[in-house]
Amino acid sequence: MSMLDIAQVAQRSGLPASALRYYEEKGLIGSVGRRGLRRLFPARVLERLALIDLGRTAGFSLDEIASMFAAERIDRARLMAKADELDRTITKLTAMRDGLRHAARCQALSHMQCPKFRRLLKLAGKTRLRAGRRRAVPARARSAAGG
Amino acid sequence: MSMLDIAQVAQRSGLPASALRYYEEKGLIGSVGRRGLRRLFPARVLERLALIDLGRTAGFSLDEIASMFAAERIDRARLMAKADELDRTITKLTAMRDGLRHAARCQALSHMQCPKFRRLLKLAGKTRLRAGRRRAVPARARSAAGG
DNA sequence: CTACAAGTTCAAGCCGGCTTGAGGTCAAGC
DNA sequence: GCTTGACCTCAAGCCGGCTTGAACTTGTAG
Repeated sequence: MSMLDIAQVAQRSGLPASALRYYEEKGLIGSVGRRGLRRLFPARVLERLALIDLGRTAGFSLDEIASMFAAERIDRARLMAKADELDRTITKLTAMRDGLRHAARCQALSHMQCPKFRRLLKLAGKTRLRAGRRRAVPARARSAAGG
Repeated sequence: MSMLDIAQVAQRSGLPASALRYYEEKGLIGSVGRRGLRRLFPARVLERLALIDLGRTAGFSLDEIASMFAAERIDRARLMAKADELDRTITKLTAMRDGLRHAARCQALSHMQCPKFRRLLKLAGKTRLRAGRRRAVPARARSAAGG
């Protein structure tokens, strides 16, 4: 089994060494011992990294990925849920893309005068694509607003 | 022209007052004067906020949006570029979604043994969906890697 | 044996987009 | 006129995912 030092892993994976150390610290990858101080990674780590990259691309956080690895078996329900989430994202992005293309071509003096653009605005308003840190309205304002 | 105080804008837009102040500070929205200390927003600010939300959903940063507002006219080339970017994103996410669904159903003991899954891995490896802060390999490592 | 590049640790910093907290002001209702 | 609480400002903090810097150790080439 060939062992790789961190520079080799960095080169082959395209990730900087700092990221690899960070991943190790998080428990996402493991080195199989050291030569002196230096980490030695098994060749398989590259597969792991690809898997991590896949998870990230699909929208999982590093912590989520770590917990899936820890579980050893893949949580199928979670994958399905993420797939559904991607589905919704795709739907919205598609509408956005079409809307953008339209806006770029539309001759209406103000985009506000264009019905298509207004529809797009409404769509955007309904979506919550961007990570869920929005609390809509802070608690006290909301009670004042009456729901 | 009806004037709205910040709580009303917050309520109608779904954004917390803190975010509205932040947007104002960034030059994204403007209040039309004050009553005492308190900001007064024109009703049109809601339209602006919808526009901002649209831009964010499409993937523009607040600064980008601000500069588009500052330009007063919409930069059609930029919209097109963003649409193209969305297109690529959509393509990848679609593949991801399909891959996830497959993985969730696939019976291969290890996903690594499933050809579809391996293709998905490769796809993920090629994508750069996640914001571009990756520098692949730090400069000195890259020169060692010889390009 | 020595020099040195490449590794190491740990703490702190950065980015974007807000949120939170402390401490202050002021319009409106009693 | 006094209270109250919604607003204000400013500075600092938070999140995730790393990056960066300082100070240190070590394998390896010469």
